[in-house]
Amino acid sequence: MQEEQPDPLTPEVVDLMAALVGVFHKEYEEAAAARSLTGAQAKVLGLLRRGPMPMRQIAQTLSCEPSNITGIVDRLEARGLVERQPDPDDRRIKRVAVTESGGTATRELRASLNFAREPLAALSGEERLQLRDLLRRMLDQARRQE
Amino acid sequence: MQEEQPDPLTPEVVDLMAALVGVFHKEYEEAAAARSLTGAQAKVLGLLRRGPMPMRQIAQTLSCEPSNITGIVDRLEARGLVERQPDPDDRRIKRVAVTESGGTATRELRASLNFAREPLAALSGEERLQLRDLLRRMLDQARRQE
DNA sequence: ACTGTTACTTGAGAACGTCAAGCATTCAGA
DNA sequence: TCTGAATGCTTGACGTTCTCAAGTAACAGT
Repeated sequence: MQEEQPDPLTPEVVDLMAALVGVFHKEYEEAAAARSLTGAQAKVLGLLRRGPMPMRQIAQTLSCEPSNITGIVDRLEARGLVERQPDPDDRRIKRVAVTESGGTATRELRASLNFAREPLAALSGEERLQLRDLLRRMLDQARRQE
Repeated sequence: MQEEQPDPLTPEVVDLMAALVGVFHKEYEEAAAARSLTGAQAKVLGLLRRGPMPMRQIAQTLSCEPSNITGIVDRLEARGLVERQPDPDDRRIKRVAVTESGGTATRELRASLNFAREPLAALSGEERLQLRDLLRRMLDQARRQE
């Protein structure tokens, strides 16, 4: 499908990315656990930051089965962090919206992700700009690939 | 613990990292599933690439309970991808080692991670070098933080 | 030998994830 | 308009991952 890449740099960068992904993932999980949330619950909560969202769309965004989302939203709803709203235009659809307390939980969780601060603190403003551009281009490429 | 950061770039970079982590994670999971492995199983298998490893150390590396590893290794062993070897110096310890077929599975899985190729393809050699250095410094910082 | 620590396993219980089946609603074509 | 297909969500069954508490075996120091 693609040609050989004799570039010795690529595997090295991939390993670095993998390591960084590991760090990021672990921090995320810990920040969620500190609020008695699981990673999956935190992920859903984070998705609703910009506004309510149908279950179907949540499942699509997280690439999982809709039936999976049912359970996660059940548990979030049981804790009053989220609520299911009817869609005015289509009664099949249930829009999931964060409640007041769900909103503050989300913001706190987001603020507590010190992944932001620590590793990035090692870079200057100029370098952060470089990094942002490189990551953007990689992400664009990844998305173009499907 | 640290000062405020009015830098608007940091949250942006964090979001990009989060997105990239998502892509990476999804690819990893799919590559594993293509070989009827779960993500956790693939992770353990990957750890054994450099040689046998005691259960305890696997648990430590993955930051989880040892009892969790028992089950994962059970399933890998049932499929003949891994085996438990006695430690000659300490009979409490069981060293987990990949079998022949486990080794090829690991290598295939690693080779199939096209995360390596696609997103990085968008960058020139020069830029890859930049990216490597930036990631290295971030990772150093993250590790220093524990 | 006694004590305590370490390495692993077992069992209970929760969450996550898939799949198949089912219900209600909407949509499209005859 | 009526009928049949498609859509959105839920339910139930099942397997995996995870944690915690308890238990067994082996080591290490006194």
